[in-house]
Amino acid sequence: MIEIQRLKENRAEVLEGLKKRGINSEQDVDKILMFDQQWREAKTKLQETSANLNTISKEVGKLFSTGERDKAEGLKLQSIELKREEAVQKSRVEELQNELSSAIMSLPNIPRPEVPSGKDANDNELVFESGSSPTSESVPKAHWDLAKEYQLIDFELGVKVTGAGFPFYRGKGAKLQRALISFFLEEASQAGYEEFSSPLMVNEESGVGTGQLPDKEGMMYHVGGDDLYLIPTAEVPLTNMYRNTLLPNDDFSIRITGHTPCFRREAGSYGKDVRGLNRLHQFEKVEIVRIEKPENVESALNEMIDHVKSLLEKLGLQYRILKLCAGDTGFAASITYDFEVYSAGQDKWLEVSSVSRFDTFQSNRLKLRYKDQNNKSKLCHTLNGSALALPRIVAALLENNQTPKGIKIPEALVPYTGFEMIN
RNA sequence: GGAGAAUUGGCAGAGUGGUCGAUUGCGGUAGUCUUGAAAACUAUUGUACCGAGAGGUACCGGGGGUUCGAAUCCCUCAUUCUCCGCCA
Repeated sequence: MIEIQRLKENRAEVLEGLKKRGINSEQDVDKILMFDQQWREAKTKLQETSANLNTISKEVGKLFSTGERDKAEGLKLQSIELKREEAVQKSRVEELQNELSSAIMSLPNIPRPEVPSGKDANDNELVFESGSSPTSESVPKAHWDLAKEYQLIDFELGVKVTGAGFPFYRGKGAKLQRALISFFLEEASQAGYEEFSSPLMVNEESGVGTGQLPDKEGMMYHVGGDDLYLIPTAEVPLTNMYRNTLLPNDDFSIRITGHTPCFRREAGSYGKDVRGLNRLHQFEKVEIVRIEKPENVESALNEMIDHVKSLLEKLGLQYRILKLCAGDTGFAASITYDFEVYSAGQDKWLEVSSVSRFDTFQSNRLKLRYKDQNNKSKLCHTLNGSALALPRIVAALLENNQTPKGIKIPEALVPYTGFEMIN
């Protein structure tokens, strides 16, 4: 949620920023400013009425205790009238408040100045590339064929038991999953992130806090009977631990990590994008989250990017980093870097991580603040990134490391798998 | 799942219809004393919002209600504890 103060003071800059996303919000912004103005006026008026009412009520109490019943009864009538007035004003204030907050909630975050403008994935900017594609005499196979050949993943079984996008991993496939999770968590711990194991369902407030709700495109699974949501990413529980929190000083740098399954409805996906492991309804991911004061955000973001880089390098994967253009940047983010690995069997780049900063967009919704040097409360900044999401890493490992003798496990992973080859 | 009890400021814990945003203790902060520290003493110490300011409004687990007036009465939901039942 954009800070209202920012809208008021820098209307032009905000509009300019949102324009980069390809949306013209002039009318929305002006509506918000108008609602805000009206809300303030209504609120001030209401408070005056309440103050009057409080004064009279106290007076009535005093009169009763001194036995002046007649006077008290008179005042009582007066206050009944005022109370009616107060009720009207109160509902007006609430109405305006709702209008205001739903209008402001519907605005996405403002892209940072360094974010390129553009509409979709075609306008993303390549900022880094590393490694080279594996050379092989034969045509590399796609991971869904390899998974079948080595009995690592059973997609049909998943369809039978649950539905498309819910595969079973078996044997060395399952062990590889477990190894990757341990490897990623261990690396995150080494980098100073505290490990958490979190709930996999969250309540509505948490969904709103990190920006998944009000629901955009049916991203989350909703458990109707208990009104809970299955998490689409560990970002939601990990960040919401700090909802409604006031950190006592400005001496903090909060780093947390956690592994969770992630559940995504992925409504509207189709075709070759969803083949094999490319897009699943349930997948495993290790997430890193940081909560920082504004001065430290820049360096925190760089550290996170370096962390993800090091993971990919240790796994020996060819990868590239894209700075997303404004139009392709998520609703809540102010800048996002996507990491993609090259997958030889499909001759395709697969997104395996997104590292984003949110500035105060999430913390404003979360009411996550800290006390600065002058003892003033200020909004924290939040960041998060995948480190990493498993399925496409598995896809790339299978496709890139295939040999006539089997699939070679990267050296860094062997201590976690306990085997060097899948064959 | 059933029965009972509870939920008050950073913590402990008073307060059962009016002057209570809330007694008190601990803790925190500042000061006095001290070479310094401790102790003692004194003062101060919640959050958010509206207002140019003076000041005001809201908040005693959440929501709703009764009343001129609610921490206090009623309804409802949540959570915690105790007992019973069931169970990985």
